[in-house]
Amino acid sequence: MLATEFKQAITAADRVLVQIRTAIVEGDIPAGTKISEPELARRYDLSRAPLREALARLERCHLIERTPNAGARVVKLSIEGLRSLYQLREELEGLACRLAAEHMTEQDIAEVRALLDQHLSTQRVREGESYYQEAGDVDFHYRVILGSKNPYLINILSDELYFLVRMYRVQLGMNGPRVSRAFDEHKAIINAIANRDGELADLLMRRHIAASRRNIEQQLLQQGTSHD
Amino acid sequence: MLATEFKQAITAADRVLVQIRTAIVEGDIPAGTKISEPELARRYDLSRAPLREALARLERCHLIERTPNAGARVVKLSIEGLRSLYQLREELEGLACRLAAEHMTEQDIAEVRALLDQHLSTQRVREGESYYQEAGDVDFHYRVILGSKNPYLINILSDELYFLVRMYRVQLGMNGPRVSRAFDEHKAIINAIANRDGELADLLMRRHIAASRRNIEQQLLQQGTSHD
DNA sequence: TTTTTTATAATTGTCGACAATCCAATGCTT
DNA sequence: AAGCATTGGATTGTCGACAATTATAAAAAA
Repeated sequence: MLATEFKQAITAADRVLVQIRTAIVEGDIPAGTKISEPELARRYDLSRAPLREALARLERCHLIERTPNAGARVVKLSIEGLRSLYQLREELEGLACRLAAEHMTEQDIAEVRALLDQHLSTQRVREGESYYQEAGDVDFHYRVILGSKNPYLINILSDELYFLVRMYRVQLGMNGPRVSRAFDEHKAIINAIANRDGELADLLMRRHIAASRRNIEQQLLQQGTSHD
Repeated sequence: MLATEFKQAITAADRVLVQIRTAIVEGDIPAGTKISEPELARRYDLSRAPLREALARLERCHLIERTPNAGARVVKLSIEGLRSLYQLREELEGLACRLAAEHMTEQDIAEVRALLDQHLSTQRVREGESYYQEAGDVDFHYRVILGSKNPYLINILSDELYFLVRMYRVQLGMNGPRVSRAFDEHKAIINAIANRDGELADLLMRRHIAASRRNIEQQLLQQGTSHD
């Protein structure tokens, strides 16, 4: 066996977790839907045991809300929820930036820069397709988070909060000039990290996230007032 | 039915979760122990289904570490772990203080002050018994965290990080003059919150937590060098 | 008509058994 | 004797069925 391939057994619970998770994030299972264990078990063709394991993890990342003996519902997107979530995100990713400026190696930084260049080229090709921007943005933030080298911080941000963040972004979308500006902001952040200026990276990251929040907030307000 | 009593069915998984969790935090199940599902099922006299649910939640609050198809182990306490954990705690509870200064009602604040007075009297009676100090401290921090009124922040701190924090504190203990100083620091923090001075409350809380960390660090170092 | 009660149905929580996977010890080959 | 394949034991993952609880809706009483 090669040294590169870790033998982590992919279990049925893992598979169905990924399936349901993306279904919720992408909106295939609409927000607010009641979750029925027997129905999902039939739909994904497995027993309830691994399904419940998957549901437990979905609850962990705030994509569903469970009440004992009463079932689970897909979380609803709201302005208050968005603000609470992004309040935390600003703080945590700001911290991640300060730590990344301290702990990232030169090679780590070089890799992120290569990543950004790659994003730029693919974005020029696929102009306007927001999905690639979405994936690229997540990827950039993920790298910085890993760069903090704090396992608890990494766990909270990438395993718990980020799927909900993606849900807001996918369902309410990035639009307008933000898509193109994000690249420059990413560049500025990695530059600050490369200069080992944690405070600046922190500040830039907070502004970056705050701008993103305002963008989604507007979408939420427009959507809320238009057809209701 | 009265309006005060929420009908949340206590399930078997909840019970065994509390039992095992306290057993780990108090050290009855030593750090680093291999977890055997059949053994624990016999010991707590229930099936493996609710036990696995409990283990999943224990993993969530970082008290055990699982690898698929290979079982789970109780987490080991280490200096690096402590630093990573408290780094996050400083940041998050600092944020909690800023938000609490903004969102706590006058009544909330009055209740916390009553709590502190109560702690002071019980501490005078039970001088030296660190357990009460431990419980009182947790209680104080818990109140401030709730005062932030940010559900995600509350969840992360009180449901995920705090049991591990307690494990460090219970197993490595509070000692010396810190026990008595903590009261004054708590007082200062709630005063700052009452004055709606979030920045000061933030600063004081960070110092408070940093002091606690240094205290536990020393215990860890002494223990590590003495009998090894 | 409104409220309370009751019974039915569906859902969740739990159980014991089976299947798949991994760890350790043993025996075989070089 | 050292390294590697193999087998045995134990553990985890999964399944289908049962028990307990809750929500729904119909029926009875105010």
